[in-house]
Amino acid sequence: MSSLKELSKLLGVSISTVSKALNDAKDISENTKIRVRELAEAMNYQPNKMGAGLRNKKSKTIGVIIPDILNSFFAEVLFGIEKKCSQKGYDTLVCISNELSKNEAEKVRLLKSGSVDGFLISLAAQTLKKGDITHIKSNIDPQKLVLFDRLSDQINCDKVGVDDQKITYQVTKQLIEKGYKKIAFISSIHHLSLGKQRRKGYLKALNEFSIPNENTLELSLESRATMHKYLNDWVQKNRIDAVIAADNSSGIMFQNCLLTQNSRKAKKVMVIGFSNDKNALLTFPKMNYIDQNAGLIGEKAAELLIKRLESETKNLPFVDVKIDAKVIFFE
Amino acid sequence: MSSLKELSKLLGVSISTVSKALNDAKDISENTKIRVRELAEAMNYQPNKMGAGLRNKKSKTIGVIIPDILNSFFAEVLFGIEKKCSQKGYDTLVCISNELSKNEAEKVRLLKSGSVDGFLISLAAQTLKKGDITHIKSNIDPQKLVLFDRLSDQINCDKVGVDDQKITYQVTKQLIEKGYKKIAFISSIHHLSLGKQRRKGYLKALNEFSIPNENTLELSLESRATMHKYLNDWVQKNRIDAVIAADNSSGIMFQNCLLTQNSRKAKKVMVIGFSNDKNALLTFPKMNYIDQNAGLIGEKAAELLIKRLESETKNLPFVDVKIDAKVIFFE
DNA sequence: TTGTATGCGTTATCAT
DNA sequence: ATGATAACGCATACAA
Repeated sequence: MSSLKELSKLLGVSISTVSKALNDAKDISENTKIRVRELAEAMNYQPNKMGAGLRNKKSKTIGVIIPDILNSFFAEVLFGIEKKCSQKGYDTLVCISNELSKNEAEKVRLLKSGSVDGFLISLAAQTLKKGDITHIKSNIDPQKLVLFDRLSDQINCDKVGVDDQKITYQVTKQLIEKGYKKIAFISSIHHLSLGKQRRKGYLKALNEFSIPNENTLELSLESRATMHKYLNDWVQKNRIDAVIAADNSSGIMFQNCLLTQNSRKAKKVMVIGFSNDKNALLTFPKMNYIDQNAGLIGEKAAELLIKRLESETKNLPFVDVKIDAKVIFFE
Repeated sequence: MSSLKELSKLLGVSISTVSKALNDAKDISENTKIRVRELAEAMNYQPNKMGAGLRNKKSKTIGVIIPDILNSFFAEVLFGIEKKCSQKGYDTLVCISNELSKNEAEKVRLLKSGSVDGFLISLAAQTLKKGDITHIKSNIDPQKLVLFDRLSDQINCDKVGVDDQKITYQVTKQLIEKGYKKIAFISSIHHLSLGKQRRKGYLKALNEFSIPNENTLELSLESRATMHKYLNDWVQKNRIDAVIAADNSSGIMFQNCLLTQNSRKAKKVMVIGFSNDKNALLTFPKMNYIDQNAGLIGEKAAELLIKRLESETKNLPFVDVKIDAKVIFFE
C-alpha cells in the first residue's frame, strides 16, 4: 500500500505537504494540490486507517453486538445499521452474543481495545433475564452507546425501540373499524414482556370499543408440536373472523392451519402475522402482516450514535425513540 | 483507556518492560511479570488495536463482503464466519454489496485502507453477470482472499462453495431408493447457473436408474403470481409422489399448494425443499429439506483465510473446497 | 507556501 | 533483567 511517505518522495515534497494537500488545507497552493491529488489517484492511495486512527483517537468504526444473526429481525436491523454507517463513512464491526451475557461481556471487551468509536447493542436474552448489566455500564461510556430493541432501564443512554403495545393496539383498532367482530389474539410468546405488551395493546383496543373480553380468544402455546393440535380444535369450535398473531411463527402456522380446513368460512378469516417482508413472501396466500420496520430501527440507532459521536456539544440529553410499525394488508 | 505508558508510570518501570511482561517475554523476571499483570488486570488494560496494528502491519480484522444480509443463507454464512473468526481472535468487518458491482468495488476500496488483513467475499450477482472482476483482481492479493458460494473462475484463490449438482443428485437417488416412482423437480431459478446445476443433478440420478425423462416433470416459474396458478393445475393433473424444489420459495409454496388440495393422495406427496432450519420451522407439517450447511461454509472460508494469513510458508497451493449439504427428513 | 518536529500506542532491536 | 530508542502512517502546531 502506498503511503504519504511514498507519495512525498515521488513528488519531491514533504510528507506534511502531501497530507495537507489531500486534506485540502488552505495553506497549500492549488498547483501542488493538483499534482498531489493526481499522483495519489494514479497510485490508488488509500489513507491507512490505523495511522489516522492512532493520531485522531478515532477509528471511524462502530461496534455492533446483536444477540442472534439468524433471527431475520436482527439481520434486517443490521442491514439498516450497515446502510447508515456506510453512508456516514463508518465501518461496522459485527459481533454476535448468541443471547449469552458472558459472550456479550467478552465482545464489549474486545471492541473496547481502541478499535471502535461507539457501540450499537441489542442486549442478550440472558442479560435481560438476569438484570445484570454491569459489563455494559462499567465498560462503556453512555455517550458512545445506543441500545436498540432489547433495552434496559438500568442504562441511561440513547435508545431505539418499538412500542409493542401501540402496534397491536393500532392494528386491532383498524380491524374493528373495518367491521371485524370477533378478533382473536394468538401468541406463543406470552411469557415474554414482548408478548405481554402486544397483548395489552390488543386488549386496550377491544376495551376502547367496549368489545367484551369473553368474545375474544387467546391461546398460549408453548411447543410447536402441541400448537397445531390446539389450533385445529380451536379453529373448528370458534367462529372468529380475524386473528392477530403476536409473533413470527404463530401467524404462519395459523394460516397453514386454516388451509387444512375445508370450511369456506374458516378460509376467509383475516390473519395478521408479525413478520417481515422475507417471511411474508413464503406464505400463500400472502399473509397480512405487521412489519416492525427493523431496517429503520437500525438506521435510526446508527444515526443517533454517529450524531452524538460527531457532536461538538457533549452531554446532549438522551433520547428514547420508538419506531412505528406498519401494517401490510394484501386483502 | 489505560495504556502501556500509564501502567509503566504507576509501576515505576519502563514502557518496554511492561510490554514485554504482558507478552510473557522470557527476559523479564517472574516477579515483575506478576506485578505488571496484576495492575493491568486491575486497570482493565486492553492493548490498543491501532497501535499494535500500526506496528505489526496486522489489524487482526477480516473484511467480509456479502451480497445480501436479508437472505438467510448469507446470514447463516456470516454466523459461521463470525464464530470462527472470533475463536481465532479476529474481528469481522461486515460490508454488504447489495448485489451491485459498484458497491462491491467501493467496499473493497474501503476495506483496503489498511484496516483488514484479508477478505472473505461472496460476489455480487451483477459482478457474476457482467463477468468483470477487475475491481477484485487488481486490488486484492489472492493470498489474502477467500471466495465463498458466489465464485469466479477468473480469480485464482481459495474457494469454498457447494456442489449444487451433487446435492440434488444424492437426494433424487435417495428418493428413488426409497421407492418413489414419479419424482418431480420444480424451480423458479432455472435461469441461474445454480438452478441449472441442481437440475442437472436431478436428471443425472434419474438417468442412472433408467427412469425415463417423460416420467419426470419440470416447471419453470418466473413470477410468484403465476407460480401458484400453474402449480395448482399441475398438481391436479399429474400423479407425482415426490417433489424436489430447487429453491427456498418454491418448496414452501408447493407445500402450501398441496394443503389447499382436498385429495388425500396429493397430501401424501413427499416434498423436499431447499431451505435452512429457520425457514423449515415455518411450514406445517414440517417440510423435508436440503440444508446447505451455510454456517459450515462460513466457518471453512474463515478457517482457510486465517490459515493462509498466519502461515509462514507463502504460496501454498489454492484449494477449492466443496461443502456437502445434508437432507433433513421428517417423514 | 512549504517543511520540521512531535506524538498517538505498540513492539522489536539494541544498549545497559 | 531492564531501559532507551526507533518505527509503523498520519495530522497538526509551529518554524521558516
